[in-house]
Amino acid sequence: MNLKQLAAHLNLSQTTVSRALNGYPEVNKDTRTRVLEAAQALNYAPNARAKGLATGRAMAIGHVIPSSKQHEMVNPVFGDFVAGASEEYVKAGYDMTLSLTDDRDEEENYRRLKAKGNVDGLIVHGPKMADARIPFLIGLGLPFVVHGRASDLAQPYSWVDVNNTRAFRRATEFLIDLGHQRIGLINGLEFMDFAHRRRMGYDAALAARGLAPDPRLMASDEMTEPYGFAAASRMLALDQPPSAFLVSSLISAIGVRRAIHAAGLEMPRDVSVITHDDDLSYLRNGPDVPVFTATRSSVREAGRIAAALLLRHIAEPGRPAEQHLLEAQLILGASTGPAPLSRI
Amino acid sequence: MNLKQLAAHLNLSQTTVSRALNGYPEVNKDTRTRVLEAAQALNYAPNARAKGLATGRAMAIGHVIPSSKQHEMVNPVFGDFVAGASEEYVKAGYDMTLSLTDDRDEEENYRRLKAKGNVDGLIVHGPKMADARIPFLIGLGLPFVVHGRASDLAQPYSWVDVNNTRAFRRATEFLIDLGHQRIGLINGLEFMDFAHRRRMGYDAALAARGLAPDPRLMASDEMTEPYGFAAASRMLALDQPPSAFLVSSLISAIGVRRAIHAAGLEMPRDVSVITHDDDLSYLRNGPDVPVFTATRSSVREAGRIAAALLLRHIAEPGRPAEQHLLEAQLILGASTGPAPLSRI
DNA sequence: CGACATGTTCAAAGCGGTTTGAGGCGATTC
DNA sequence: GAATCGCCTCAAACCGCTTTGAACATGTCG
Repeated sequence: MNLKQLAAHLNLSQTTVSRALNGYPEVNKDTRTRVLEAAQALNYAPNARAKGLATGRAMAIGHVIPSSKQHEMVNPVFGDFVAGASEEYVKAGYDMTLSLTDDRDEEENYRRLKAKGNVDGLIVHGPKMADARIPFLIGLGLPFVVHGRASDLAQPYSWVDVNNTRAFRRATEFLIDLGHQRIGLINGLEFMDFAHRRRMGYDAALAARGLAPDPRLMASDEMTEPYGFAAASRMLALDQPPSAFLVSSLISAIGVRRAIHAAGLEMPRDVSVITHDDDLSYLRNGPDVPVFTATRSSVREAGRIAAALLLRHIAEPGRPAEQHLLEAQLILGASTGPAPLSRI
Repeated sequence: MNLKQLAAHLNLSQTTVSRALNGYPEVNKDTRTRVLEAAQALNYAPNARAKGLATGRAMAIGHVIPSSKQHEMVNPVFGDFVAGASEEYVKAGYDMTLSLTDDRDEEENYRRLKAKGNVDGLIVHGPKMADARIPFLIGLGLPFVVHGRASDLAQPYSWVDVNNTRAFRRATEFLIDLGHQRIGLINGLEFMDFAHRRRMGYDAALAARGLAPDPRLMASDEMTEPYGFAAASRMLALDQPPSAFLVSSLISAIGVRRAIHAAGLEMPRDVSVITHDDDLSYLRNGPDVPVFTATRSSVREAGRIAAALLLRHIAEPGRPAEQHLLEAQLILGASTGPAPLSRI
């Protein structure tokens, strides 16, 4: 069923039917209802390609997810972010397209996305500290919003990010307040911007309290469970082991907990743990009392905000770039306590 | 840059340029290279909407993810599945579009997807035991492949699934062989087809070995960590607690492990655990020796297979429905051991 | 009663590609 | 030298929609 057939069926011109369906004023009220009913009954829906071609708008947003061959991990955060964004897209009648790109030919990829014309805007995931994609995209002229941000970039661009520095600074200070002096940092890959910022927060807190940073208490890698286990095990085996851990992901924190148990220790009696918690739907940090004390920020909410921001930019092309900084909550769970005297 | 401009730039007709780009034989070799080079240099890419309109093919596959408001969980398996599927799409030049649908107006949704014409085929996720979507989609005439399957459906349709029944039957038998008599099943929602089948496997193994099923040793819910913890804690508090658990997801298994520790027990000394393991990139079950003994089947691989199957069906419309049953491997990890005499 | 709004409908021209059927051109054949 | 044959290239139609500019009733006013 296409417009032509629908029009013929109604003994109307395509013009009139199109106008009736799209809410233009110059259509008789009765005609409009007649058209709408027929469209419903014959379940007609305009062909998106034809509509896009005619209007010049794709009514679709692209999500670009980096997934290199080396560490071909799909960010576990991704599902929830997309779910949040999708809520906004559905409201606005937009579709969502996904492209996983190898970071080798990424520029080429963006250029194609634009040339092919099947998206009106992009959400960029997983920004690195100095991310060449961003200046490139600014030059490309396709509206985009970054989930996260890149450091040291002169030009303004739109992003939605968590205040990672502050979150980790607060968490570190909280541990210091509890009497912990040796605090292990089990971070993500530090060329990723979020991990870099968390590291800065951790460093700043130590410095502010006059504690010397110890490289042996810092790890950085892809945030898996085995990584959390391995890094924490290594640190716990040191001469002066940490009495607390600050972890960048709930999944790694689970590995840290495993390491603590494997070392014959108890959490939080012997070792405290604070983790970042993206509030993922399938990885709830305890239903009522959180298992882990955590810096929490909903990634689903971030998805909603980023999508709304992008849609606004598409609707008002002149609009200047906008930033949205979310503050993580420091929520108290069952994984932190005073530093044990024996281990200070 | 569009075809017209490119053709003008080259002093050729649109036809010739189009043919040159699409590899038709009736183009002079020199002309073709000239065209290809110019396209590259001016980075021309055909507009996907126009191309789609002209050819009648969208060159895109839709993934439909159910996400009801009640249990608005995004399946954690999703990211990896999509990554696998994407590998195939990229090879074949297809795009991927995502739609999260509330299961209320799902049929309406599929109908629109077809009418709008922006996908050539669908991947259906998360089938329930009796899933009305499948007969509906067969009627709709849009090629589709189900990730998983639905029970009790007369008509043939294409699916890719793990042999859940056999996997859980084998796992249960393995536990029985180790001397376990009381085995707790911590399953997903049993109206989901995969969970139903796992339950059948568990039941069959008990029956075959003459063990009476005990409803108190069976739980079924959304597979989160806290659920694993709560269900296992409850079972461990019984008069006759289980000496082993069979768990439907690695995430829930982590909760089960926590419950075991919280009860002052050791895994596997006091309690054994086998879990299903989707081999997710961010949730590796140990780097070398697996932490958990598991029924393992790569969901990323399933994504690849499902995508390839769907593309084949699109390429050859007459092709009969095809099924692909993956066998899960039973991999031995550090979470299983003989049943302790004290607890039999 | 003609002029003029007003409200409603229409035919036709794009949007950017693909594809059909026809035409131009140099080489080969009679 | 004319006819024929390939090989390339072209103009034009078409895909399904939006949108412009014009046409057509109908009613209103001077």
